[in-house]
Amino acid sequence: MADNPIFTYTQPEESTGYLLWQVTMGWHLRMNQQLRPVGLTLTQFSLLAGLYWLSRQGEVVTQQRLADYAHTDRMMTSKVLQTLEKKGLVARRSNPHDGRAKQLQLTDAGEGLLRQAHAVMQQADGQFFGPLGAEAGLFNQLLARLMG
Amino acid sequence: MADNPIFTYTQPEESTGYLLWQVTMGWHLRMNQQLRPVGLTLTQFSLLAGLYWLSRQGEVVTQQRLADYAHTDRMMTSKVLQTLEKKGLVARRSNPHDGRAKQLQLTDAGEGLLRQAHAVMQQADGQFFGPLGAEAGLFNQLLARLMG
DNA sequence: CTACTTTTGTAGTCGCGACTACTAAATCAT
DNA sequence: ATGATTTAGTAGTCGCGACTACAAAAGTAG
Repeated sequence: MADNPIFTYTQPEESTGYLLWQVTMGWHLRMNQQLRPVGLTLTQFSLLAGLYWLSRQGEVVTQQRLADYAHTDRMMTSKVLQTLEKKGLVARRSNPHDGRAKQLQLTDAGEGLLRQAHAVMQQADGQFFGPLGAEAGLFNQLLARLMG
Repeated sequence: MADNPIFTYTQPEESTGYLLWQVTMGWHLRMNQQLRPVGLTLTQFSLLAGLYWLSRQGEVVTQQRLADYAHTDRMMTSKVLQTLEKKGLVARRSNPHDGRAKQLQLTDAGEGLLRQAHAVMQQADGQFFGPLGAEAGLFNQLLARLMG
C-alpha cells in the first residue's frame, strides 16, 4: 500500500463537520441525561414542543405536519408518537376531513410534562453553552473554527 | 391547564442547541448518503480514520484507546470494530502484553477503502459548508446565532 | 500471596434515525 | 366517473449510541 498520507491534516478536529458532530453529540447526551428523570428523551421532548407550538398557532396538527416542522421523518415520528400516546401525553384522533391523517393533540398530562421538561432543558442548555460549561473546550474550538 | 405559555420564545430555532442539532443531523445524513456507495457509515469511517491517525503516530492501538480518541463509548466501539473485522478492514489481534486488550490494525483493504472514503468526504464536506451548500439556510442561522 | 479495585472487552436492551415496502385515502387528469 | 398519481400513516430492518451487567485480566495494598 502506498505510503503517501491519506489526510492532509493531522487531527480530526480540523474538520468542521466532525467538530460539529462531537459538540452536538455531547449536547445530545447531556440533554437526554437531564431529561431522564422527567421520563422523556430529547426527541420526544422536541416533538411535544413542536406540537405545542403548532397547536398554539391554531393549526390542526397531523403527524406529517409535525414531522416537517421538527425535521424528522414521518416513519420515526409515527413510532415516537405511538410511544407518547401510550404514555398518555398526546391524543391521536382520526381526522374527519381526511381519513388518512391523524389529528394530534397534547393532553393535559403532556402539557404538564412539557412544562417540567422545558424548565430542565433551559437549565441544562445554559450550563452547556455557558462560560463554565463542561464542554467549553470542544465548543470553543467549534466557535473559533466557525469564526476564523 | 394553565394558559401561561411554556416557552418564552416562539420558534425552536431560537434555541442554540436545537439549531446545532438540526444542522448536525443534516450533515450526518449527507455524509452517510455520500459514504453509502463506498460501503461505510460515518461512524465506521471515523473509527477507521482514528485508527489510521493513531497508528501513524506509532501507537499500539487498543479498542479503548480508539474509543477515547473518537469520543465513542467502548461498547459501541467494540461492536463496530467487529463489523469492520468481518468486512476485512481491520485486524484485532490479542495483545501479548495484556490479555484483556485487542491490538488493532488497519488491513491493506481497510487503508484502501479509507483513502476512497476520505476523497468522498472531502468533497461532500465542502459542498455542505460551502457558500452554495443546500443546508446553507440552517447553517447560516447557526453561524448568526453563535456570533450574534 | 491474597484480597480489593480498576481496566478492557463483550452481550443484550432500548430508542432513535434512515431506510424499504406496503395500505388506504385523497387528489388530479382526462 | 375512472384511472393514475400523490399523500398520510404503518411495519419491519439496519446501524448506531447510551445503557446495564458481566467476565477476565491487570494492577494495588495489606
